[in-house]
Amino acid sequence: MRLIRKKNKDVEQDKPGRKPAVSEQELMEAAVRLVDSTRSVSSLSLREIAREAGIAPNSFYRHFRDVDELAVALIDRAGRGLRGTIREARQRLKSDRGGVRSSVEVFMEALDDDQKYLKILLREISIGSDAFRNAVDRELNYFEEELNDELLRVVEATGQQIHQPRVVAKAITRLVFTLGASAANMNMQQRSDLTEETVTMVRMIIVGANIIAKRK
Amino acid sequence: MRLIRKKNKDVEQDKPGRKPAVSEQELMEAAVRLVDSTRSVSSLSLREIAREAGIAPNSFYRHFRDVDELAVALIDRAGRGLRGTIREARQRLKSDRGGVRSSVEVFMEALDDDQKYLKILLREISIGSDAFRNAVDRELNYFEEELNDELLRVVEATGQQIHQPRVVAKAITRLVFTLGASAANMNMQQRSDLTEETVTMVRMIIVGANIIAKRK
DNA sequence: CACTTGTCAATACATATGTATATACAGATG
DNA sequence: CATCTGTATATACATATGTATTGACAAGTG
Repeated sequence: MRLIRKKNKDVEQDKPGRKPAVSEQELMEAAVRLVDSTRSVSSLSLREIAREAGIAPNSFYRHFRDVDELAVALIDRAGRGLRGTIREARQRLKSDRGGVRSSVEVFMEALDDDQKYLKILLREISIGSDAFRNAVDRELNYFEEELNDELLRVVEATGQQIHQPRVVAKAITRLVFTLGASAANMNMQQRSDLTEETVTMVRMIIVGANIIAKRK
Repeated sequence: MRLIRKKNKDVEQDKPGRKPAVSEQELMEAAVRLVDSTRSVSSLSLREIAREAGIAPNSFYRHFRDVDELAVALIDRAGRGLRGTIREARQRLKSDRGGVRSSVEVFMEALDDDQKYLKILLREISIGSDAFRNAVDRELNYFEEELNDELLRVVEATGQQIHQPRVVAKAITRLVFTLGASAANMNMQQRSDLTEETVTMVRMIIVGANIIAKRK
């Protein structure tokens, strides 16, 4: 009857009431397990997820209002993982040699860790509810911001000019994400080829932005 | 009982049997009508589409084996429209001034014609059945091929060098498609800003590929 | 004309889905 | 201890879905 949903932080576990049989985390993992190359998160039914998690259908409501809300939580989770990935990519970008390749590689590798979260994020960019798309957009913009900062830092440090760093950041972000998404279901050889191509693309953009800036 | 599905080409309409109440074309249009920013083609149910088209659920089988097959037909249709768009973009690319901008604009404009077909193609890249994804992939590759040819032609005609034209074509294709997809639900101002950005990106790639080729 | 063939609609069924309702249990609080 | 509260389950219902079966109808063919 009561429709209020509990946001049970693990901190405040000394409240009255029965302990949850599953955590939100476990529900999310159950959903991830059901997602494959054919099925998207938003296509999962509440009952399916509950079944996979081993709880009664109705118990789902104790954790999320509906499947979409779970999906958004998944994206947030993916975003957190992604930020770690970005941080590592930036580290490598700063180190002397092969910065671009190395940071693209970090991204591609991240497709396999993080319990598929990143993979899911990439696959669901274009679909799902509005809430879902917004969540994904937030993460994309975050990536873009970071990259933009990095570019500005390079500009300042090396005196190298870059034409419209914001646009450069956007181009690189979209490219890497798009190609990353298609890499999700590739074998190692294909993926390494794709990584190589991606590196070339990113270099072209950077070099191009550099030249265009100089011409002005 | 008989499960054979008729591929009724409009040519051979002098066969026995009752005339179809709806054509495959009309079924596809019904499906398109049901697709909006939230719902993907693959999420439509057979009954929904039949309802929208005004036929009995079972009559659907006279035209397509299942919804996926309809979806693939949609993509093929979108591909045909896209090829026209590409042709026009190439025309403009060849003309002297503002070739890049003009051809990006063609693409963006195409989002509104074609009865949403292109929009749908863009949105469903990452989801749907394997057959569906393959159909989309075919169209992407086609675009890439065309662009590659065009680049090679430019190389030959102007003596301008281009580093790895194949990769350049891929980068541009993916970028334009990705950004085009996000443009689908934008207002005019946003879209024109995005067009501008896309043009800049494409130029950066071309300039970059040019410079890199010269360096070697 | 009778006959064949492709298409349609109507009915029906097994299954799935989201969720309302009611009830049972566990643990903290008084 | 009794009470309260958050959580979980079971049952149930209205609705939706894919499709099997059946029979009607239309348009050609002999």
